[in-house]
Amino acid sequence: MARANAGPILAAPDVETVLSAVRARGLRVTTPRRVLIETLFAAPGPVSAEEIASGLGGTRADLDDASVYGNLERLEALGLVRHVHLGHGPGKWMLADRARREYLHCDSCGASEAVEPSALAPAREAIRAATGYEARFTHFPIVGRCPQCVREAGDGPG
Amino acid sequence: MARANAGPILAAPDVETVLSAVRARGLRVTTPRRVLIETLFAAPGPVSAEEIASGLGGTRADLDDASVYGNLERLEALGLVRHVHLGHGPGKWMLADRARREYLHCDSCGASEAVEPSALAPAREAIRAATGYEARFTHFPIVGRCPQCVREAGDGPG
DNA sequence: ATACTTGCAAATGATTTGCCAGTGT
DNA sequence: ACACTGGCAAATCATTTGCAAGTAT
Repeated sequence: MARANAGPILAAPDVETVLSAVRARGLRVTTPRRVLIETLFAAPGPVSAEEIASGLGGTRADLDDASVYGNLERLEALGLVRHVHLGHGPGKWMLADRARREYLHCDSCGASEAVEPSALAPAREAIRAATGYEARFTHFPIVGRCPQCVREAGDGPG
Repeated sequence: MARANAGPILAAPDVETVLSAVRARGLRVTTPRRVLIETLFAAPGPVSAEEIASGLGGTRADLDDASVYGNLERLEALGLVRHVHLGHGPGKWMLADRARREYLHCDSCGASEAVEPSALAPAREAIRAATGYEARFTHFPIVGRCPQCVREAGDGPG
């Protein structure tokens, strides 16, 4: 659970900044590491390790699966990347965001979206009042039906 | 009970009632099926398919893994059992409950608990107001820190 | 009798581990 | 140089699929 030796989560403006942080925190700057980070910058949203390893569908350099998993884990330990579990299926990775946005996932159409933590403050408070739990939707999202599916399905089966 | 020939979710008072529903819905009553249901009644809470197949740690008859998975799936389709994904790790199965209780999971100590849906109505409403999502915590729980871990950890890193 | 089921083996998808040659610092 | 890394193979975990033999109805 412990975060690494350096500062908290870093907002990453560009690839070189992230690589500086990598070096500053004692990891080496290698080609696969650089490619991985470039791929995350190029990704349209959270992507699976497999998608990263296969270069986002061939548009960028391939990497070894095991190396990708290992690097994602190490970079996550340093607070440079993070991942979220959107419903079933593999974890989705992204560069760490300063605000650690929270996720919602529609189990009807599969869509997901991110919101600023402040938007869910009232919900978190309601959960705390009802159960004492301090909810966090950064790693495991709120799952349910998105507005569009609610509209389309009306009152479908629970 | 009052003729459960096809209604939606059935609250299961005992093994024989569930087996009657199994037969009423066109499935055969076989020994493995009976054992599976007895095991779910004997379980202390939601249990994994693997735990069911190995007889809750050897205290009851073993079953084949693949048969357990297949039967859980079929029984779930009939509304007789259901499962929840508590954090990482395998899905946890249980007999269907009339109220379809919702789950909370502590990613700090691993504990989980179930609450009546009504308890989370205000939270669901806050989520709807903020995002338009219709949240449901029956299949994917609210994840965060339980009251005890909040108390012990104070205000640790998010 | 016949369709539904079981049990065993093998396949899958996601992720981890072991190991040795390669390389950043 | 030397420890940190990458890549490849093999292992693991959770779950699914294929199929021949067994059984509920």
